[in-house]
Amino acid sequence: MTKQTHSTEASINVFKALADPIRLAIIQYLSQHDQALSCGEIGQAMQISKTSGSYHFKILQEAGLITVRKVGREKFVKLDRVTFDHYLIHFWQNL
Amino acid sequence: MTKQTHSTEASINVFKALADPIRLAIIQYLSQHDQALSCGEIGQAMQISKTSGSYHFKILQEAGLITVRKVGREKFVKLDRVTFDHYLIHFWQNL
DNA sequence: TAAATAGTTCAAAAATATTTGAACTATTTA
DNA sequence: TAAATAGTTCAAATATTTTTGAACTATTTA
Repeated sequence: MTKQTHSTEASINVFKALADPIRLAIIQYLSQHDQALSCGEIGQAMQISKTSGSYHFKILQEAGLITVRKVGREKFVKLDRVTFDHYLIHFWQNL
Repeated sequence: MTKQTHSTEASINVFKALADPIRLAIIQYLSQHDQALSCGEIGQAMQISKTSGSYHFKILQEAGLITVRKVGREKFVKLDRVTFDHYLIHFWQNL
């Protein structure tokens, strides 16, 4: 396409991250539990393989929708509602 | 994935529709002009083929992001901000 | 009625995204 | 130290999305 502003590109990453049933279910799960959960626990709840989980968490993180903290050998992820709000609630202002 | 509610499925269609640079540019263009514009005019502005335009307008329409009115041989499209707001601004409430 | 215009449909090609399994790193536990 | 656990990486396979061009429908204009 024609050239995009930085924020348009970032918006697309956010929308792409949200445009998948597994990732939306992960977000839903995180929203309902409202605390940092391990990738393993979430992956089990979603019934996906570790590899697939790793792939999806990376996309969510790169979009800025989750934050990640490593504790020992586990990775805990948490919803980043600030990014969510910035790109979704105030989307019109970026147009 | 596990089963999705109706509204989750609709959300995914909205996010998928937004997860593409051409469609985001169309939305941007419509937002800036704030009136119904013909598919042809928009397609020219985006520098895409008629076929590609037809494909993208269909996805936007099926997601409910635009409304379409046929006048003679032309199709005029307009942003549907109600859908947009419903799925994006109130997204959290559907989680 | 013939030609032009706006848009659609179809199937094939190309591009992207997702899944899979095996091998890997890092950390913890026995 | 060995075994187990949590997660990553890679390349190949699969699935999905997007583009392309040709043929099509519907409508308008000459």
